[in-house]
Amino acid sequence: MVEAENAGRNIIFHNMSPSEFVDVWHGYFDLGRDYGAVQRKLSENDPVMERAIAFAPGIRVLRQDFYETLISFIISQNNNIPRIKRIIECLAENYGTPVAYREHILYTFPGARVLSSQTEESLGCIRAGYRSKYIIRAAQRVLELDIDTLCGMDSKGVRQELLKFYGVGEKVADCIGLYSGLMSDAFPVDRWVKRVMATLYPGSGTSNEEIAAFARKKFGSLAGIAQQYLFYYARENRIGIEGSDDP
DNA sequence: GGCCAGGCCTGAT
DNA sequence: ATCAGGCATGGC
Repeated sequence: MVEAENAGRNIIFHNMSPSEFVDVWHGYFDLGRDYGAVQRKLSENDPVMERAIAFAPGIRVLRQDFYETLISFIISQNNNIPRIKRIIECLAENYGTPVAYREHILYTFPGARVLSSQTEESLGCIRAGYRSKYIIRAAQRVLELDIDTLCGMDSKGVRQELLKFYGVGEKVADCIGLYSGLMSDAFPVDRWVKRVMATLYPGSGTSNEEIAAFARKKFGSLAGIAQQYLFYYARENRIGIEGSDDP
């Protein structure tokens, strides 16, 4: 159990051994990447990106656990963020392992084994609706799948593999691949990204696939990070919504 | 109370 | 290949 403290321009990690920092959290927080260089590259001849980056320059793309990301983004589909959080918390409280930390009891993300043996009825308590069947089947497939084979694939191969999961489509596949650190050039297109692209990059296309292709061509292997800046910028400023404007 | 949410599956063209 | 319609649940 570790703790991260926001200390102005620094983050202080508590309760973390040097070896754990190197082995786990350095990768998780993507600390090996020069985000200054990334931002300069993305801003080159692009006032839109320049503005989006200036709005939230501290954004990073984490490299999270594949399986946890898989389940979490299955839950995210056609859902709102507060409820997504609640469902994941509920999942952990019901099927995870309790861990005492200071005066609190926290719960780990439940393993694939316990989720794979649930039924739609038994998972009813988490109120995930029709996504429950996707969760169960995804957990079952994870047990059979050798995740290491994904690491050796290019992003096109990873995407193809992710799309085989029942309940995982283009958008969720891109999110899983991007946030688990397997597909840095993924550009997940959701409602917000679609709106911000239509508004600020007219000509990027109409279908989600066109927009993603436009972004991969424009941003290359930095497309995933670009998407994060754009997504956050769009959502916080309601870009593309009636009655809102580019700040 | 109705519209919408970090979409996907199915069945029909 | 593309497209409508349905889908569980609850935020606002």
